[in-house]
Parts: sequence; C-alpha cells; structure tokens
Amino acid sequence: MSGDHSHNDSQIESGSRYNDSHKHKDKYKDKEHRHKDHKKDKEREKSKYSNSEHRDSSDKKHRDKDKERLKLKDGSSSDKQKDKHKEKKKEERSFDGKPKKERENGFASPFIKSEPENDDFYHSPKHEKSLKRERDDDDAEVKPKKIKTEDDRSEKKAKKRKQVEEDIKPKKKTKDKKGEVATDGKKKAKKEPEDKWKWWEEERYTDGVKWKFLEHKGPVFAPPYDPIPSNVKFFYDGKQMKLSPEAEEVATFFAKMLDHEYTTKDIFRKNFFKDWRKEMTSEEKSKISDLNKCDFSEMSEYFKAQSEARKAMTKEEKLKIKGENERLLQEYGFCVMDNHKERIANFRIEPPGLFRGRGDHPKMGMLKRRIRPEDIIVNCSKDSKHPKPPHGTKWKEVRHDNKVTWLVSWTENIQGSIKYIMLNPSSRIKGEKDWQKYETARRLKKCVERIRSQYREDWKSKEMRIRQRAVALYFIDKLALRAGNEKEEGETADTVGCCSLRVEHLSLHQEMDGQEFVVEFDFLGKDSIRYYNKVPVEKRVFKNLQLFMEDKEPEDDLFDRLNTSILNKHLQELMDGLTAKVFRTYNASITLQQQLSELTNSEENVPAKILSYNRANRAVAILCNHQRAPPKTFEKSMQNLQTKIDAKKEQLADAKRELKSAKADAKVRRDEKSKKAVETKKKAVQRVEEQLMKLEVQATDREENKQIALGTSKLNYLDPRISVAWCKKFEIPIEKIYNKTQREKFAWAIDMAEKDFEF
DNA sequence: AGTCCGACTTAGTAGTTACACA
DNA sequence: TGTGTAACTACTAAGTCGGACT
Repeated sequence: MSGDHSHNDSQIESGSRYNDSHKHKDKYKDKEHRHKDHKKDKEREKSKYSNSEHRDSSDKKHRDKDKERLKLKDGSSSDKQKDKHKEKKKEERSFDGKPKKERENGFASPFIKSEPENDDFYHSPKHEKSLKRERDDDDAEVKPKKIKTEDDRSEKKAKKRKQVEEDIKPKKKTKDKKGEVATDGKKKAKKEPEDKWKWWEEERYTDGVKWKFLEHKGPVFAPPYDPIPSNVKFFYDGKQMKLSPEAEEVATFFAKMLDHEYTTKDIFRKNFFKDWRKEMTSEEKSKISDLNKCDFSEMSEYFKAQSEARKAMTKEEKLKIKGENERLLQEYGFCVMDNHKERIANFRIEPPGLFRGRGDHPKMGMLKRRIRPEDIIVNCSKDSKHPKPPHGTKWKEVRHDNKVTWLVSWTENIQGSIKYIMLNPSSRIKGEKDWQKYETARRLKKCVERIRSQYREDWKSKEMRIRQRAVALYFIDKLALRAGNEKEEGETADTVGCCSLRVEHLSLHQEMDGQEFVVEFDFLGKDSIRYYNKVPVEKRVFKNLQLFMEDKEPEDDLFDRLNTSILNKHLQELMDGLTAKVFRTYNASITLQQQLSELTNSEENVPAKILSYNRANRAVAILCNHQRAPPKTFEKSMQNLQTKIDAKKEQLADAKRELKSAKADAKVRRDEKSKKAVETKKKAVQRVEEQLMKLEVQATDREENKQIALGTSKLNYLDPRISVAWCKKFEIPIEKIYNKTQREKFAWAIDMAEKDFEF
C-alpha cells in the first residue's frame, strides 16, 4: 500500500508559497493576465452587488428561509413526507461502523433523569428535566459509577461500546493536569466537573437533530472605535487634515499594516482606497483622491508606540487584562447544550479591518465592515434564556433550529459568505463528528483494494468521463489531493484541487531521472500553497493523461468531463459515506500506523521514540503537503543548537577522560572509595551521553521540520486512537504527543483506545 | 445537469505566553 | 532577570460536500 505511495522529499524542498517563488510568480502572473480579459465583465457585474446591495439580497434570502421553516413546522403533509424520507436516508448514513439495528431505536426510553450540572452556570432548572437527552437505564454493570456524571446507559450502548472499543475497562482517570499552572488551577478546579463527561459512552442522535436544548449568552462584539488622540495627525499632500471618525477608523486599519508587504501591492491599495472613499464625507472624498498622497506615518508611529507600551506594562496591568479576558471567557465562552456546559470556539465577533486573503487574492485590501447586532442571527432553544442584544439594539433574528450546530451567524461582506460561532473541538457535537470521520475512513480500509482495482479497470474504459474519473481518483488516492471544487473566477485566489487541475499544472515526461512515465505537478492548492511533485505513474495513466491533454490550451481543464459532484456521486456508490476527502483521512491515518510500526524501536529511549513518532507524523504531513513558512529565526536557532551540541561533546570528552583516570586510579589503589569514584564517573558519562543524544535528536527533528507543519495532520487527519495506542504500547506519556488542548479534543480516543487498537 | 448556498471541516499565521538559559 | 525561542492559542480564510432550486 504505502509502497504505492512514493512521496518525494524534493516536493518539500522546492515547495513554497507562491509569493515566495519568483519563477512561479511570473508564471502565474502571466496567466492571470490572460484570464483577466474575459473575467472583466463578470467582475463588473459582481462588484455592483458587493456592498450595500448585498445586504438586501441576503435579507431576502433569510425571508425565504423563514417561509421555508414555517412550512416545515406546521408542515403540509407532503412536505413532511418528503422530510421524513430525507431524514431516514441521512440516518442510515450517519452512523459509521455501527450496525444499523443498533441505531434504529435511538432513545426510545421514557426514562429521564435530571442530573444537576455541577455548576450553576446558566442554570435553568425548569427546562432541564424535559430537555435531557433520553437514555435507557438497564446495563448498570458495564461501567463503574461515578458520583455525578451520567450513569444511565443502555444495553445497546454497552454493545456498541464493546464493539467499537473492544474491551475498554474503566480507567483510572487520566490525570493530565499535573504540569499545569495558575490559570488552569483557577478555572478548572472550581468549574470543571471532577469527572469529565464521557459523551462517547452515550447514545447519539439519529435523526439530524443536533441538540434538544441550547442556551448561550450571544457573541461578544468588537470594541467600538477608539479615536486616536488629536495630536496624531494625518497629512494629505503634505497638508494636515482632520478626518471624520468613520474615515479615520478605516485609515487606522491601513496605518497599522503599513509595515506589511501587501500595503505595497496594487490590488490591495486599489481595493482599500475604493472602500475607504465610501466611508469618507463628501468633503473628504473631494479632497482625497490619491492614496499616494496620503501620509499615515504619524498614525503608524502611534500604533507602534502603543504596542511597545503594551509590552512594557507592569505585571499588575497585564494581570488585570488577563483577568478581564478570563471574566469574558467565563461569561460568554460557554453554552449549555443538552445539560452540559460546553466551551465555545469563537465567541468574539470578528472585528472590522482590511481583508487579507491568502495568495494572490483579488479582494485583498477591501474593508471588512463592522458587525452590528442587527446583522446577527441567534440560534438557541425556544425555551432557553435568550441572549440579550446590547442595550438599544436588536438581533436580526432569533431562530430555534436544532438541526444545525451553530449558536450565532452573520453574513460577511467580502465574499457574502456566512460566518458562524460554534463549539470547541472538545465538545460532544464536534467530537462525535470527528470520531465518525475516522470510522468512515476505517470502513474505506476494508474496501479500498476493491476500489483500487475498479479504478484501474476504469482506466481502460471506452468512455472518456469514466477514464477521467478513474485517473482523478487515482491521484486523490495516491497523492492525497483534495477534491478540487470549481471556484468563481475573480472572487478568490486562483487555486486548484484534483478535479479543477488545468493542463498547465502538469507536464508529462516519458522519461525523467531514470524513471519512466513521470508526471510533474506544479500548482497552487488550498491557501495558495504550492504543490510540486514528480511522480512516476503507470503507463496506462500516462497514456490517459496524454489523451486528456490533447488539443487543449494550457488554461483548459484537464478533466473536462468531471467535477467533484460527479466524482462524489460515484464514490457514494462504491461505499456508503465515501467522498474524496475520506481518502485523505484514510491514507494519512494508515500511513501513520505503518510508519510508526516501521520506525519505532522498543529498545530506544523516550526521546528517540518521540523522534520516530515525529517522523511518522512528518511522512503524513509530506503526503498531505502541509507546509509552513520556515520560522524567521530558523537559521539562528539552528546555529545555537549546534553550539550547544559542540559544548556537550566537549563535556562528554572531559567526562570520559575523568572516567579513564578514575579507572586507572582504582586499578592501582584497589579500594572501595576509588571503585565508587569510578561508578560515579561512569554515571556522569552516561548522563552527558544522554544529554548529547537528546540534543542531537532535537537538531535532526528541527532540521527535518523546517518547512513542514505537523499540526494540521495531527489535528485533522490522524486517527488519535493510533497515537494513543502507540503511547500505551511503548509507555510514552500522552503529554509528549498531545498538549492540553489536543488532549481535550481527543479525550474520547484517549479514553477508549487500548494498546492493541488497530486503525 | 448545473448553480447556488448553507453548514461544517481544514488550513496557515500572527500574536501571546511559557520557558530555558545566560 | 532579562532575553531569545519554542509552544500554544486565537483567528479567520479557504476548502469540502450536500441539498435546494432551476
């Protein structure tokens, strides 16, 4: 399997963010020009709607939505019918890895237990009882009681657990808190339940319902604009000018970014200036007509001084701010969902500012407008205490949709997309989904060989669309490419995934570096990260590619008979719940598992084993092309480490010399005391050796990690149970692999995976 | 069949904090 | 006792995917 997946290290070395690569830049610039011409009209059309009018259209959207919901609620029979049908379909799909019959009777039990939340946050007793998720209560022997967490489980659940987790014994609680300090002690000790809620031992909703009760305090808005002092001046064309507060605020956004490269970019400046002018008074508008004549330098200096001052604050002042943040977190950072207090991921509304897209984004520099309560849709239980809008304001809407997971949403003005406030990854609602994702990937493991032989067969198909589909799937599987939805030109940076690859993104080499049939990929993927890879492929694939590229212009689609929706429909037929991204998850996780078993040597010490883990992790990151900008201080910190290593080596030599002389001494004297001295020296040598080893490992690890980001795969692609099992098997403390946040996110895996877990 | 859009996951980076070390 | 660096967190952009609508 993995032999199939040859991943070229050169990919990393040469890979770089588009902006950093000159060769690349030029290449893409050319293309952009070519594209531009036929984009123009479309763009003009678009921009008409981009700002004020957008609001109207989105309002309308929501009105329509309302209608729709109403319909659903008092439902005409036909609507209901349709809905039921839909939900059933969903249900059948939603529980990966669980036999269907277990799911069907979700929470039939009338048993309701009112379990007091062990903390009175948002307590609304009158509702709690009726809103508790229902469960059966008949398998008391499965798990030891804990005083206040859930103790009602069903037989089905017990079975399910057995099946999924095999023989999970109740564990001594993982005390993963020892290393944590102050803040932790404060909030955790008081607020956190002693026994953490194990949602993974409970029934799940089966019908598209995400919760039964939801209560929260709404979002925290960005602080209002704080005008700069009047002695900080703005100059236009050399003359001082007092700006209106609205125009001034936008000017400060620009001033704050002055040091950044993109304020020099034409598009950025153009977009900024256009949006800035919209905020000006007519007087200002008539005066300020050229951005180049604007002098923001005093503002810029002012903000720099401010940030210096912030750094130089006294301990007390810093503590005060910290305390205030903590208070805000406690008040707004949590919600109650189905009787459990859960952490919210992003409870602050995004503040206004200038949009910074990634890569060559056509909208960079545009003004991201301030979000007001009137823009906000609140989602919560009907019978919860609704969040109050700030004094004198109103929400746009309060709705009670328990088929979605978000608490708050608003429409952003740059792309017109919807932004959400949702729960933290440690929450039940995110965790269940995450777990499910890995179960789907594990199901793929069972049938991946079948799928592979099928697509290989399809390479020979008479039908073009099938060949294209098969070759694309091969890339997705072998190279872990993303699906590649088509995107609107001129709205975003020009990036592609598998289905949206263009002819210009690959070149074919009959022979290259002694290998036959090499495909050279060079394109910008998500976040404008460059994907560069030379891959030898099967002859049949190569021939197909030649065919697909025949008579096409560089900017034509490689797979002109394919898109993500066609591909995913096909995948759905091959396996329930299968989509393109499942391959990424599957290949990432299976690679980790293989690499770990290949690289780990049980004889080695803990740091060496961790190096092996990081290497396995790295193999995955390379596969998934997870890159990062090399840290700014990389070279220097590498040098520092080297000096340390040299010093350690010297120290080791010294220690060895001393040991030698001690030995000689002992030989002559033959007394206890000198024998002991030898022992001590021996120990010293050993200790220094270990330290040196540790440093060297660190150096290797860091060097190999220069441009590779491990975090993304660890967080999103690697089944945490693989890592947990590995830790247990080799007696590595889990803290060495996962930090606190990660342990919270993966609590389910840490609790359920034993050392023999197999992906 | 294609388009649009809502909901949700995946992504890199900027800024902050903790920590090691001279 | 500050300073440099690593680790972590917060932030938000940019994907995926399914379903409604046309």
